Amino acid sequence: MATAASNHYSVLTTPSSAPPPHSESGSMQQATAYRDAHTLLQNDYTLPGSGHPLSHAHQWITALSHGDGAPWPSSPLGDQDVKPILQSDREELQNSASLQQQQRHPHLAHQTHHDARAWRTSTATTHIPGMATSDGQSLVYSQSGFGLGGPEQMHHHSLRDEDHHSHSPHLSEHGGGGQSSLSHHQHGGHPDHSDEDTPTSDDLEQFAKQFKQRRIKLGFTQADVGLALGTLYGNVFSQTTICRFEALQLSFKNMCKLKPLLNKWLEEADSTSGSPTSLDKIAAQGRKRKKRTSIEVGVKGALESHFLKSPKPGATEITSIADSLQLEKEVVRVWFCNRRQKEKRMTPIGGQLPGTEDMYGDTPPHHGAQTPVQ
DNA sequence: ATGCATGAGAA
DNA sequence: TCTCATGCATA
Repeated sequence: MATAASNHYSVLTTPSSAPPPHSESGSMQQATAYRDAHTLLQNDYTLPGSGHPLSHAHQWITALSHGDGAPWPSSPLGDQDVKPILQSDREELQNSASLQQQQRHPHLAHQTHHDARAWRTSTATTHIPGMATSDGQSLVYSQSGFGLGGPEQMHHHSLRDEDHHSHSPHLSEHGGGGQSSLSHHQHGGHPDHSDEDTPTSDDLEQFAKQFKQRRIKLGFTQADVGLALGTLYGNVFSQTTICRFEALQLSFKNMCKLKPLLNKWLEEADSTSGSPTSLDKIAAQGRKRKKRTSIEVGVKGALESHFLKSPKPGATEITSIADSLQLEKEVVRVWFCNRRQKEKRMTPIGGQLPGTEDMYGDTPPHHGAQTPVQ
């Protein structure tokens, strides 16, 4: 039944004042600083076009009792997705994605130890205890500069890399490492860049902190910022992303990519703190997402155990794990993927080390004004 | 603030 | 398939 391409992306309208999909817990962001109606261009909804993602043979629909509002329409088979806002298919790549990737190895076969590298050079502050193998990510990105400078070339997602290499903890040139080296340019003793070139982990950390402060002072929520970025520069971001940025929970590359954008927003917000800028929210409606499956704590523990043994279980192993835990294979697979990603993010796992903050003298000993929102 | 999820692109 | 960027939904 229903061959592919039967149904289509459902509604995606509601341009007018769209009420919040669901009221928050009554204590969340809602700093309606300024929200101006903006004509949302549907052109942004660039469909993947060629081929529908019906390829994947997993169909969540069916046995799921989604009676609680059913996020995803009852699509018996069709499983297309509407991209809420694409980075840009026709965007003039103004200031999006520009990070070039670093040198990557053709292959690596290691699994003995997961690559838990702290991308924050062990300059000072925290450094993962227990992880002596901090292979500080190479801070050398042959990027040409963000946006504006790049006439053409790179599309939009050029940041892809896999830093699995093991570098010496010291970003100093470790001669004769075997791998092609990398750095041998900046880093002369002053690890501080304002907002250009490749920032250093230290920079990012500081920026993130400052950003958050300013943002709060200006009375914006993380969501607001994400939206503003979209209207101002074409790239919308969710509250999640902004949050993760502030918390430094993104990969180094990702951080580098977002920094310029957020920096610009800061300037904008700062100067035009009163002028109504167009803001709009492109609701991601019609997004049929599988309901988030809650994994019980016990099961989580089991998964963790498996993870410690083998961070990258094969399909077969995943199946057996899923079977033993009575979880869907996909769920298990995704769990491992997410787990690995977390390892890659900075803050170890359980969170940052306490006390490692405000040691730049930048942050006041104690927050005078607690976060008004979020 | 985070957990689980989606999808594009690279291997 | 995995990684990586990103986000909806949720605690």
